[in-house]
Amino acid sequence: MTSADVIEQTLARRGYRLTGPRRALLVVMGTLGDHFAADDVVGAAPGVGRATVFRTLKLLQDLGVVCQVVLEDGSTAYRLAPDEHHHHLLCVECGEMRDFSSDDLEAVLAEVARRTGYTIEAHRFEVYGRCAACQAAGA
Amino acid sequence: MTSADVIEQTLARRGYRLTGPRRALLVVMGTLGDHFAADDVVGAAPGVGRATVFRTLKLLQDLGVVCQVVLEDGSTAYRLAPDEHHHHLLCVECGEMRDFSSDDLEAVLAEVARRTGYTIEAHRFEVYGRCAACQAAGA
DNA sequence: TCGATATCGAGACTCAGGCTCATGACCGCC
DNA sequence: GGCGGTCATGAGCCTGAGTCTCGATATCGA
Ligand SMILES: [Mn+2]
Ligand SMILES: [Mn+2]
Ligand SMILES: [Zn+2]
Ligand SMILES: [Zn+2]
Repeated sequence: MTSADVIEQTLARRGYRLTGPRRALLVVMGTLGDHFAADDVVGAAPGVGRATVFRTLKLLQDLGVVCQVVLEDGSTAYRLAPDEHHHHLLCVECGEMRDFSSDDLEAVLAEVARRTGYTIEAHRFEVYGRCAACQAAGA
Repeated sequence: MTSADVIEQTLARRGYRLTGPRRALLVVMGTLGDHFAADDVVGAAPGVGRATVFRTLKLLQDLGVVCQVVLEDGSTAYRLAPDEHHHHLLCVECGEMRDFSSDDLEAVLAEVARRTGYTIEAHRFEVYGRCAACQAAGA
């Protein structure tokens, strides 16, 4: 059972229909590299309407299949998500994006909650830098 | 010497002119609460052009006077910045925004760098939750 | 197979923000 | 205190991401 099959079962389980456009978009997103803009998907899926691309991206976010990343310049990218909670590390030079997780970060959140009395419901943590390969190339 | 005076000196020192619109916007931003949208500033500064508001917000960001915050829904807010490095904690119910800093968070960044070989140049960390007052009110 | 309804697509629309360029305001210099 | 070279301004136009509308179509349980 492929990853696409799992996703299709998730749709069905939640009462969503398994449509041609949705299948097509899942395939297309697999071909677009480690992250992509909404309009990259539009361009790579001729025959699927723009509105449907945006609707589907939002739906897949809710299902945890896709995640949204704010790039350094403030623009938005999308990315196929791993199952676990994670954050994003991006190379500002070559654009590579990778996921990471950190127990220490979750501890920071707990500490902020303790100090402020807030109940924490969500957070956003993106890290921008230069990957090892780009550092070597630029040296 | 007021905070506005300090800012005006910073402008001068960097070779920027001290213009009427810039003074007016600094005053206006002091009246807008703990964060505001660009168009809140536009609305509160009649006589100052829209383009000038956006230009000035960007300039003040570069000078470290104003910082930009991504809200939970993805929209952008601005806020007068304290001098030190900090992050943002927002109540999703009443909208309160406060700053915090965390040595542990900076340690997380160092650890990510060590693990991945990246040189880290910037990061974005926003925390969304419910403040103590809103929790009490909603209980 | 059939009907209820979820979904689609074309195209208009919104909203933040940037660009252009002619006009006006600063400010260092004399 | 004036001058002039720039820096800054603002009206209006433009862009690009994302949303909305609504008539047409596809999905899927009964
Ligand atoms: Mn992700
Ligand atoms: Mn801030
Ligand atoms: Zn790189
Ligand atoms: Zn609150």
